Amino acid sequence: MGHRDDLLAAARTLLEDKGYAHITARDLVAASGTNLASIGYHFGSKSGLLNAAIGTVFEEWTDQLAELAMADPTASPIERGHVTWAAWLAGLAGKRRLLVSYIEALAQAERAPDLRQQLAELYRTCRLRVADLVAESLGDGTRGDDPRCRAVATFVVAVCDGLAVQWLVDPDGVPTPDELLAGLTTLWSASFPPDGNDSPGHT
Amino acid sequence: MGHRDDLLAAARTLLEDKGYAHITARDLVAASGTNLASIGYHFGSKSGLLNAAIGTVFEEWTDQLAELAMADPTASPIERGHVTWAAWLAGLAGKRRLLVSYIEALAQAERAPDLRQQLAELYRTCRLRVADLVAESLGDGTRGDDPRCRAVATFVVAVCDGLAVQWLVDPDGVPTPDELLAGLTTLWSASFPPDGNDSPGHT
DNA sequence: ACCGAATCTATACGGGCGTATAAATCGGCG
DNA sequence: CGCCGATTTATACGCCCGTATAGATTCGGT
Repeated sequence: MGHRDDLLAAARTLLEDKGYAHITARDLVAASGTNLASIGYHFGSKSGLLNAAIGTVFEEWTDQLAELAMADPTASPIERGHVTWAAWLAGLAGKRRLLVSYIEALAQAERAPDLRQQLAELYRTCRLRVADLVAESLGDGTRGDDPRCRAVATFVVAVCDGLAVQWLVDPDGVPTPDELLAGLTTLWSASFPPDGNDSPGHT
Repeated sequence: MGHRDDLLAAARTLLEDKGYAHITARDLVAASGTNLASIGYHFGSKSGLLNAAIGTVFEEWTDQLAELAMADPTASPIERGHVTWAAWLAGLAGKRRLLVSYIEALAQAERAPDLRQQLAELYRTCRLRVADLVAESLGDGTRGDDPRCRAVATFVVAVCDGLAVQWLVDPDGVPTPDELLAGLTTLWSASFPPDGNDSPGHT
């Protein structure tokens, strides 16, 4: 097709190196070699175009993450987390702009129900995939739709997001994945002493 | 004082119920009963004012979080995490707008070095406080400046941020804190089997 | 009472934005 | 060819924004 595809392609590019909030209609036109009015004609509005583009970009990103976590199915769950977080942090440096775009989109989503739903969908599928990986590496027949797997998946994704935020603001303040693992190991052996009395009281 | 304080107060209010990115200079003037030019006079620019206000708002927020985590010093570390995350999630509903403002600020920080540094500082002190709490609840003499405590603190904060993001986009998709704890418990016992052979290989 | 500095007021400026409109062009088909 | 709907072009419109300017006012120190 014509302008429609050109605009979508330009939007994808600009999202990766200019940032959601700072893309103007005229930027899109310049980058695509199309015309100002084509945006309205094909997508209704600028944000219509941007939201159409953003879904595909971030879907690919989460795809990459999921693939990373799939490596080495024999590893223990926490070891997988370790590997995943390490790969995640290592990959951030090359995706800085994209990450900022993502955060901007997150903020915009509050006022753009379509975008918000799209992001919600993105998280749901991402969590589902991670939950399956978790179930698999538990290796005790637990299914991916077990609430505990869902919870762990939420957790893993949350850590990725949270680490990314801290890395964005203060790269040097974020511990290495190895330090992270060491910290968690300490934490857990203090919480569940090997001389094993109990598990923390929760209902 | 006069307009200076009025503007700061208005900025704080607007941050909580309109969102960083959508506050205009004229909003601030209207909400403070001051004058358009007073912004430039006292703060140099609109963003100067906003950045001055944002520090105090979020500092208070992290203060609240730290206080929550301090309760019950006898609890195990993971139990403390559990309590902290529960309180965090419970508090989000009343802070939705503020959370959006925070995310917007995060995005803006990429282009505003002052703001970024301010946020970095915020995270550093927050992590420090959490690290001290972690050290304390380990109860084995470990100091708060131990890298493992720092790592755990980063981790805890990351989970808070990450959960908040997922909650913002898709509140129903986020597990309850209890589910979270159950998931982590399962995860860990699979990673470090009680019949204790070893710890995952890391350097 | 007076003066200079600090503060406040009113308004103007220039610019960039997203969108709408109307005319030109293209492309398939009778 | 001649028509018509789909697309593309060029441009105009109106809005709102952040900031600057210049004059009025207030206030502390003497």
